[in-house]
Amino acid sequence: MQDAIEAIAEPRRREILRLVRDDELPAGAIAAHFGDVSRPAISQHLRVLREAALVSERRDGTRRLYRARPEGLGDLRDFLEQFWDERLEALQREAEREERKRRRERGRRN
Amino acid sequence: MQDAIEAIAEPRRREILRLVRDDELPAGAIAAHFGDVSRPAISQHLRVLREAALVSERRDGTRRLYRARPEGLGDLRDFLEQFWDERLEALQREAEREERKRRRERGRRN
DNA sequence: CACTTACGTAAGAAGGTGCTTACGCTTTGT
DNA sequence: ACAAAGCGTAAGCACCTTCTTACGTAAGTG
Repeated sequence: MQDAIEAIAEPRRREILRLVRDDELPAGAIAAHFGDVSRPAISQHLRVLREAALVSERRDGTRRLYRARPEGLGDLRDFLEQFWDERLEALQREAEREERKRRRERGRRN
Repeated sequence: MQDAIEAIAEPRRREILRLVRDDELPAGAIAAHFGDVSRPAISQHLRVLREAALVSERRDGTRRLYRARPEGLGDLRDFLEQFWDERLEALQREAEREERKRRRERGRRN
């Protein structure tokens, strides 16, 4: 999971993921979408994404076709889901504790 | 969202988030959980988490109490959710295209 | 008012990241 | 066989992170 998080922490890599989410694209086409950065730079980003298992690579002649592999984000997604849910449950338990406390105090007054 | 991703990209900060997910803890208690790192280092991590709105800070005398704020992860969670879902839909559309293609070819043979 | 507690902040060192330019490799046309 | 297309890789540079040590600060304590 560490690799996946570090991979998507970089904005350009998230943008690449969006590009190859619905379409399989060759490295050159991906690089062409970034006007402010060189092709080798994109090549390096693609390597990071590939090593994090966030994209698949397929060779077709001299070209290399990339495509998003969302399963690679599964662990991170689960981590967030769990964190989110369990924290809300904790808030819920707290609210109930508070509620009982209020009831007790009211009872003492009566 | 960028701040949130960068914040949780660091393993120690994810660990801190787990520590203060269910309990409100003072900075010192958090630092004490990390035997291999100094207290100021944890203080710096707490600042990153606070600026990313992933923890809340409350002062109590000389102490500062921290607690996870899961709402700060909402955008990232949504991003992953959307990415995941739309990619699966794309796979679904592709499978259907393939299915129609197979049907056409079978029809031509008959 | 000193002293202690519980912190944050500053400065600097060490290592990592992302970029560019230059080069190498593999496949495909001629 | 030779050239071109389409990439990845290497080296070096600028910048950013994370850590440590040293110091500063606000709130309780005698």
